Amino acid sequence: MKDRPVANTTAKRRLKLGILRGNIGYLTRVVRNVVRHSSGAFVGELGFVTGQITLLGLIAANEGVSQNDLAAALLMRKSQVTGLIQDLVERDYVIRVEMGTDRRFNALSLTRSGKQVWRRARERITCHSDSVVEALDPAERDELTRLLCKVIAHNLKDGEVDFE
Amino acid sequence: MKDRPVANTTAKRRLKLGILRGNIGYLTRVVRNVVRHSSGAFVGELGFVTGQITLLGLIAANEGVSQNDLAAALLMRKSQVTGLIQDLVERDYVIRVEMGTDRRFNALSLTRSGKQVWRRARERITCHSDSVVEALDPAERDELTRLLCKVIAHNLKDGEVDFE
DNA sequence: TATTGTTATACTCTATAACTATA
DNA sequence: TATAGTTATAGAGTATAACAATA
Repeated sequence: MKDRPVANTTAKRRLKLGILRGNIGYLTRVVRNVVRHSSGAFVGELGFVTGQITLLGLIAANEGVSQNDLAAALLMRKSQVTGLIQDLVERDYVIRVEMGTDRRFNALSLTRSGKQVWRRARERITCHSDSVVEALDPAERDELTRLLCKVIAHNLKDGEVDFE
Repeated sequence: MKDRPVANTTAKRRLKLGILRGNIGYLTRVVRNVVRHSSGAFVGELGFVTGQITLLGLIAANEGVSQNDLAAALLMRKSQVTGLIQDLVERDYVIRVEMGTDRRFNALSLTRSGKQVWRRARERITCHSDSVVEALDPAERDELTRLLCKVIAHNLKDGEVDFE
């Protein structure tokens, strides 16, 4: 039998959160699982892992960005970015252009196929995002975005990303 | 040299987020990395992985809870809970008591050591949570908690947890 | 037959560190 | 000597499925 996320029809206890209720570690853990859970299907359909879609979006918004800047913006390790980008390059969605000024950098940009696949992915993730926050009214959605960006900006601290 | 999360003093580009800015998948990914990043040290010190601390907290607030209920509340798989709890049992922080009414269930509770370690962990995670959201004023912190709980409650849907 | 929990396996994500090539 | 990116490896997180014991 399939091991679905437990519906738990028998016990149906209503768990108390106690001190965890206002805890950012707990809340982000659960909300992240909520997001992964509902996005798993379409992400796989597109042939990506979720990190790759994020990278496509950032490259689309910042043509010529370096891998290091992407890592800093996402709090990923540069080694992690290497692997994800490498796959995108092999599948002809991203190209690395050597920068004349400093040949250590790769300037990343989307290929024609990359732009196409990003358009499709963008529709999907926007639709998915809307569905996850559908319990919130427009003002609440904006406020959630604002608060999360504020928290992230404060913790990133180094100003690589225009979070504020 | 150590591969620290990139400070990136050279380029210091200010990345644009584009469509990702309001995207819940993107925001939760980054904020989750922010949290993991700042909690890694003290979680390891306590000798746990982060999931275990969450489980300790939920068991503390719900003595006699079943593994299935924990999995449902966290959107974890029951197989994942098995592994994490098993380790906590071996280290004498948690005990599984067979329930007379239905011997399939394990009723979980904290041992004396479990309660002690949870007290220490509780201080740490509360302090950590405060530091992560220190850019927010008290009203904003409450609002962030409220909005995240509302999103989670709506997506959990099955009412196992008292999120609302 | 259905459910709780276990076991096994694979894939994704993250962390660390040594390496290269450039500067 | 410092930085951008690569490679290798390990640990943590999650997904899937088959299984035993119990209901």
